Amino acid sequence: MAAKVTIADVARLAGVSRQTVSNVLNSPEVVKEETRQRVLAAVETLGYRVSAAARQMRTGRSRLLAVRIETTEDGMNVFDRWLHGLTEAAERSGYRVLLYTATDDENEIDTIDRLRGEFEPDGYVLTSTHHDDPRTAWLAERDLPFVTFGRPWGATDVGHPWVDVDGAAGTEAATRHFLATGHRRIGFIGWEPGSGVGDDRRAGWSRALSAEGLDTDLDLATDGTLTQGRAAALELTGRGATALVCVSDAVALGALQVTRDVVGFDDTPVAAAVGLSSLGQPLAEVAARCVEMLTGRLSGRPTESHALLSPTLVIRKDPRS
Amino acid sequence: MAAKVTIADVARLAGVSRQTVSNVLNSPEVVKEETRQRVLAAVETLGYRVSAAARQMRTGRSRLLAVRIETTEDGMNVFDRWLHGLTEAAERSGYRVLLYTATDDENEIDTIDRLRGEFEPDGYVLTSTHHDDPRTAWLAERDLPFVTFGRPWGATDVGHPWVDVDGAAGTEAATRHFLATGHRRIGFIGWEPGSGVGDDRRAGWSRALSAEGLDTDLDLATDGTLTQGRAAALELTGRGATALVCVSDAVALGALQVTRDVVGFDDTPVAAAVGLSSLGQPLAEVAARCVEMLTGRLSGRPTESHALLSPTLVIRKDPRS
DNA sequence: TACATCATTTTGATCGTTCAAACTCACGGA
DNA sequence: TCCGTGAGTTTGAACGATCAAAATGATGTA
Repeated sequence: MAAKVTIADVARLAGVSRQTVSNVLNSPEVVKEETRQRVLAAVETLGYRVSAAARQMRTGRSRLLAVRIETTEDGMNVFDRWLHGLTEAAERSGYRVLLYTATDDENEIDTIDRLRGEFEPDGYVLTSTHHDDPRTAWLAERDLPFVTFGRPWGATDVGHPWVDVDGAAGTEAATRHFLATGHRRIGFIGWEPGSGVGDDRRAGWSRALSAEGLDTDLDLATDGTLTQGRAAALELTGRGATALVCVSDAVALGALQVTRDVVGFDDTPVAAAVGLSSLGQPLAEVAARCVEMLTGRLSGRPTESHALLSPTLVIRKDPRS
Repeated sequence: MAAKVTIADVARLAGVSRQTVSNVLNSPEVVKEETRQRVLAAVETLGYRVSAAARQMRTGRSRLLAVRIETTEDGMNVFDRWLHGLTEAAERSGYRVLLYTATDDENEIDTIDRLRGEFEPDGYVLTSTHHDDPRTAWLAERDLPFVTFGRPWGATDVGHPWVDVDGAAGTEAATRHFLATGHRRIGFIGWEPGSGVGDDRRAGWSRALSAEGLDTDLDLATDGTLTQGRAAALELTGRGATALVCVSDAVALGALQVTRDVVGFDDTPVAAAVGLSSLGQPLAEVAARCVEMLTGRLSGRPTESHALLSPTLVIRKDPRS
């Protein structure tokens, strides 16, 4: 039923050669206007669509961007919203998103290597960059086009394009918000030192306090769970804290059981649901910039080397009041 | 650098013809064992990977499954976990997942039509089936292989394979749980009648009460928001309800502000975080069955026509106690 | 010895597109 | 008249794989 419509069918109907049809679609400027119209009409009539496989065979370009779909331990993350934005942005640029899974960095590299031979994605988008990330170096060595959501942490910068959200600016804004509303003893509930993201978020809180000449002693590290978040909040309030800035919504949720003056990070659905104030990441824009940088590089367009976007502080009131 | 390794390179190194290499990879049983070993060694040495585009050109099969990535209004859904499971299951069967976005049914049909001409996915996985769903009929008319996560609701059944979770069985189990712990006035907070999923979940609650000869008058419809969930809970408890079965975690979260004896649906991260009891869907298994049915049909293997899986009741205690 | 049989391997064609080069033809200048 | 120029179009080849059919060669049988 309905055999595949090829470029030859269009050419026949329009009374031109295959190449002219190809030109109408790829380099319209070299074709006479009248011919162009005739070909486009034929394309429309037959419902012709260029075969991605055949095009890829000839040009070597797949119009595919590969992205790893992350596993979410506690589900309180923002990956899905970002992925949706990425898919949309990719579509606007004529690309499609191809998913893959991986268990760790090495496994991801293996998968990318396999993907590279089979589907030949034009580009890769990595997420969750971290210290000593082996993936960026591997990709850079092979000259594979990629962009990361997450800046290069530590000494592993290979000069690749990246997009990230300014965590420090966010926690600094949150801390200033508390300062402005009269708080003086503001604590921070973070992760164990060593994670780029966590240290960055701590830095913003610390910076805001130091600027006011205040002490930064109300600082606790946790494993990121709600339970430890609550415990940390209990201890910090015990030590005099009246407000808490948190590294994530998960720990903030725990802290919320201790005091209302808490700000989380990521503005996850959980935060919205329970009325937790939080720092929201501009995920759609992050995704759009990722695609822009990647496709820009793919088409030889000059692009910025990176983008650092600001989170937005969302203040919520207790829904029970 | 590192020009593409083709089947011809492998053939040359192994001292055989292209076709023999192809046979080793696709029909190993026709090749002599000794030759097979030699070819496999050459494949290994050169790091050969079959080109998906070239294979597709010849065979017409892309090894791609297309899936729409949903937008999440309140973010309290399970799509991302299901998608991860789907990607994993697809990989195990030698398929990759290609994403696309759509704004509504018609737009999705357009996109599928475009995709069909360009990337020629071997199959489609639809989610969120509903009454008068135009998508299934459209796909069935064109004989495109697909499976849905969600049964055919209403009269639009075109006899396609589907996988779904037995919502009624879930709410029935939740209701029985409350009955077993002594409750007699158990309410239901649902959605407006008309949605297949919502009506199904209401039916399970109703069935459990009727089996005990109890009245099913404690039944309210909402728009699905936390706010209306809370309002409904207030009214139902006012009318004597001591326990509430809810159509979703979102409304359950609202109800939780009124009473502890609440069960939600979907077991979202929010539920886990706030200690809300809920009905969890076996998403990984749903995803695996979707892939199994679809790839089974694609390879001519006989497959079941559908699968109805049971949710699991997760009872949680108040984390604050 | 001649021939049919079978297992194994090879050859040639093909999928649909685009690249590179060649062709056509109207036009203008010498 | 002849030729160069350039806009517009066409032709042939190639991308890398697999299908279908043909070739090869060892084995058994009449």
